[in-house]
Parts: sequence; structure tokens; C-alpha cells
Amino acid sequence: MSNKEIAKIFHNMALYLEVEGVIFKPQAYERAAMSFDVLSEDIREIYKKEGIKGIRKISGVGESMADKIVEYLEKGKIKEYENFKRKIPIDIEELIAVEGVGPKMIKTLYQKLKIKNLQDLEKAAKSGKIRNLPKFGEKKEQNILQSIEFLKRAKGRYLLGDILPTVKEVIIGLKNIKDVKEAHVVGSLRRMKETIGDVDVLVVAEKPQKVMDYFVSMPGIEKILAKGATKSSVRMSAGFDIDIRVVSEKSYGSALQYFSGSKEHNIALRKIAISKGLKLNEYGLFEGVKMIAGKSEEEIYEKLGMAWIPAELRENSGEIELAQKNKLPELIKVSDIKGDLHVHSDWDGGENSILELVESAIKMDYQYLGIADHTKFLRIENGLDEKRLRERNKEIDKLNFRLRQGFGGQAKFRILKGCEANIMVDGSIDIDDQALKELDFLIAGIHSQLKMKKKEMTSRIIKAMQNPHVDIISHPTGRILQKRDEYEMDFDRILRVAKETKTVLEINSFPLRLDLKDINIKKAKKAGVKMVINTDAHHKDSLRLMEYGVSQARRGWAERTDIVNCWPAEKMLKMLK
DNA sequence: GCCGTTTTCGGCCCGACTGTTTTCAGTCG
Repeated sequence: MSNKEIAKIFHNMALYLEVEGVIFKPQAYERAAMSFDVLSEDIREIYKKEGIKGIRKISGVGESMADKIVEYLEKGKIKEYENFKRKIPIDIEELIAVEGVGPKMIKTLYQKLKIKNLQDLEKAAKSGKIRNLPKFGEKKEQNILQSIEFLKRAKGRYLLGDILPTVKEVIIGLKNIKDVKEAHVVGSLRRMKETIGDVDVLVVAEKPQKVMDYFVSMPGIEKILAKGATKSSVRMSAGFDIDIRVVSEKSYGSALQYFSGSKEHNIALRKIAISKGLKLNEYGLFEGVKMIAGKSEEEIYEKLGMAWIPAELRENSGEIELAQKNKLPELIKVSDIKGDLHVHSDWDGGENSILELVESAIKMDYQYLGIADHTKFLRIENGLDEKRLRERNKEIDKLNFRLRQGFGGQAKFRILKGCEANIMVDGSIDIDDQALKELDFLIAGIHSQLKMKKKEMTSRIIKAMQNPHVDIISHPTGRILQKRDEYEMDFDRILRVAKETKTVLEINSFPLRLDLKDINIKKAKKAGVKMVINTDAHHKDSLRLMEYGVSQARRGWAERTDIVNCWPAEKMLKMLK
């Protein structure tokens, strides 16, 4: 997919321009990069079909950017971008990832201390050179070091949401090869972990050579790391590695099982095998030298005396014991989702009109869509005040009326009136009670003052949950993957109050958030707290991100009873305050 | 560099917070 590559180049162009101190252009490039990111059609295909005219139609792309895209598609590089890289030989992406460091600081750091990358920055900070720079001080130096520590922990891992779309295409490509019988992703990606180290793919094929030839010549490859007869490895231009292995049909199940992990799960399984006088490895399940299972995963788990276990559960955290008793949870699926309750329209900072969002939701077979625009505190997102909120509600009423007519008078699809209000420092909500009463549901979330002490932050959220209008807490722990940790808070206490006040906690599907995370979902389920899986989409195409939230819910053992947007609309609305 | 129900030029989401200042620049969302 060329979209991600082009988005990245434009994003980097924006960064270079910002370091240069150019005004307005960076935002233009950033906006275009975001368009590419959410575009459902491949830019290369658009160009093939409609030429440069089609490119110009992409939102935020004008004459100059369209030329640059064509230049990239035809020649593989953009001259102006290459010039930037030469002129400013800094790893801006790496440095900007440090929280508290922005374009201006990067410029100063380069000019005064020749800092080009994270390593240089850490060295300078550790030797106390940063504090003496103008506008810098000891505190800033400390913050930089702290932030670098966080980044280091995340290094070498990639977001599930960045990897999965590419790997899905790889699997489709492999399955298209004649005589390929099976192709499946394994490893942490199959278990849908929120971040992935590298990708492993398993293939069954008559002629492994053909598979290897195809694999090392796929689009999007940066370099071939190894090419063998049945095992190869490539690095994608997005940075991550994909390993492929061709296995025999009779060992496919055991190879799937073995390479899917987790390590802990597999160790536990092998111990069970030993206790039954058997041996389990990637080639099969053996009784002495006789292979008694291996073709499918199901037969391996069966012979080990348990039910087949969904990959998301394989962490050796109780799933094996339940599988032995045949009492595994019935995990939710994407197809169980009946609607999305956290979608931003163009009434706030979203990209699409309510109607456009609704059309996408209907295509996804949803029964309802909850519009949750920001409220007035978030000026940057053009948050709604009481007056504009009412105007928006009127539009929703009109659309609902039209929808009923379209469905012959039946309410087959409905738009729900909501908003994502802000939880202020004292736990209050940034908008009038009267306006809140007119909504179908209210989400409240924290968007400022993230660094409060544990006790204060806990009380702040608790106070919000005790508000009789607050139905849902959005992205409850506030983490941003690979950037910042959860807020300091007493999560167990928050769960108790959520249960008491019947407040629903959100599982935010945005790939950078995935908040609640798997462990917290499991805790919430255990505490009897209900959850909702939302996308937080700011664009109609982002409604598809639902898959990521569902995957984390599955990792957290969630069943249909735990997730309110798996319920029919009426039942869900009755549950909300 | 993009965009247009104030249209081919002149705008461009903007307030809060932090750390460093002694009146504000830089970052964040």
C-alpha cells in the first residue's frame, strides 16, 4: 500500500518545514498526510484510474502536492524531500517523539550541540549540557531523560494498527499463489498484541521455492535479510521484519500452535503433554515415535484433553485450566458489534458530515451510531457550546426522521445524540446540565492536566462518574502507546465506583490508545463493570478501526454480556443513566 | 501550500500549561 509511505513522507516534510520555521505550510502537509492515512483506496490505483486529476480530489491536496505525489509514484522519490534530508541531517522523527521536545528545540539542539538523534540527545542530557542552553534548564533536562527512558522501553516494537493492514495484504498475496494451501499469520500478531516486535507467517505449499520467490519480491520491501529454501526474512520499508516459513501439511497444526505462542502458554502445554507421556513440538504431538496429531490445532488441543483455545487467550493466564473444563469464555467478535458510540462529526474537529458517517455505519450493518462531538473546552477541536450542541441535535432529529421514512416508517437505524465532554480538574463537566439532559448519552473524558497525583486524579474521575449524566468514561487510563504511560490512578477504586454508579468504561479502538488495555478489561469484567468498544473516529473510514478494540476485548476475555454495544439498542439505552 | 455560500488573495482551530523567564517562547492537544 503506497498510502502509508506517502503519508509518512508528507508527515516528515511537515516536520522539516517546522524546524525551518516556515509557517502554515507544515499544517498543510500534515493535513494531507492525515488524508492519505485514512484513505480507503490505494493512491497508486487512483493515479492509474484517474491520473493527476484523481490525486487532486484527495482532501488537502492541491497542485504542488499532487505533483510531488506523481513524482513519487513515477520516480520513487521526491526531490524536495531528498534535499531536506541532505540539508537537515537530523532524525527528526526520533527526536520529536521525545515528549516536550518540539521543532524549535530540535533546531537549537542541532545548532548549539550538533544533536542529530536520540543517542546524541541522551548523551548531552546526561552530561548536563542541555541545561545551559538558552530557554532550557535543569528541569527540562530531567524531563528529556525521563521521556527517553520511556521511548527506549517501546523501541523496536510496532503498533498493531500500523502492521496488520500490510500483513493482511501479504497473506492475500501468498494465498493467491497457485498450490499454496494455507497461509496464516502466527506469533504475537495472531494473538493481537497491541505492539508487535516482528511478524511471523506460516505457509503450506507444494513448491516452497515459488513461495520464497514471491515473498522476497513483494511490494513494500526495503531489504531481504535472508532467503532460504523454506525460510526467509525481509525488512519492510515501514521498519518491521516479516519471517516466513513453509511447513508440511501434516505438521501445519502443530507449527501454527508452536509459532503462535505465547512462550508461557506453550511451556504449560508441553508440560501437560509430558504428564500424559506425550511430546509436543513444532512438528507434531508424539507418543514415542508415533505422531498422534499435528495436522490441525484442534486435534492437538483435543488430544491434550482440552478445548481449542482462541489465540488471543494464549498467555497462560488461566485459559488452559478453563479449556480443560470446557468453560472458556465465548469471546465477542467484530460481527457482534451493533453500533459505535464515539464518533466525531464535522460539527467539531471531525472530517465528515453526520450523514456521511451514517452511510458508512449502515454499510457496516450497524443499527445505530452515536455522534459524540467534543464540547466547548476543547477549542482546538472546535468543541460545541450549548447553543451549537442544540443546533446539532436538531440536525440529528431531522436525519433520524428521514431515515425512518427511508426504511418505510421503521426505526431500523438510528443516530444517537451524544457528546464527549471534558472532565475538568475538579471532576466537573464543561457544559450545562440542561444541555446534557437533551442527549441520548454522554461520554466524559480527560483531555488536560494529565499529570496529577494519584489521589487527586482518582477523585477527579470518581466525581465525574458520580455525575448522573455521565454514562461513559472515554479512554479511561489516558495512555498513548510508545509515548506516555497511564495517568496515576487507583484503578481498582475506579472500578468499584463504576460498578456502583453504573458507569460504562470505554475500550478505545484507536491504535495509539487501545485504552482500556487487555489486563484492565479483564479486571473490569471481573469487577462486573460494563464496557463499550468505540473507535473515536474523526473520519468515516476510521469506523473500521473497531477491529482493534474488539481484539483487545478478546484478549481481556470479554463476552457479549460485558460489552454494551453488542446489545440491541433498546437494551443498551436502558442500561445507560 | 491549500482553500473558497466573505473565492483567486488573504486567511489559516487556539487556549492552557510548563519552565523559563521577569513578560514569554515552546509544546501540547
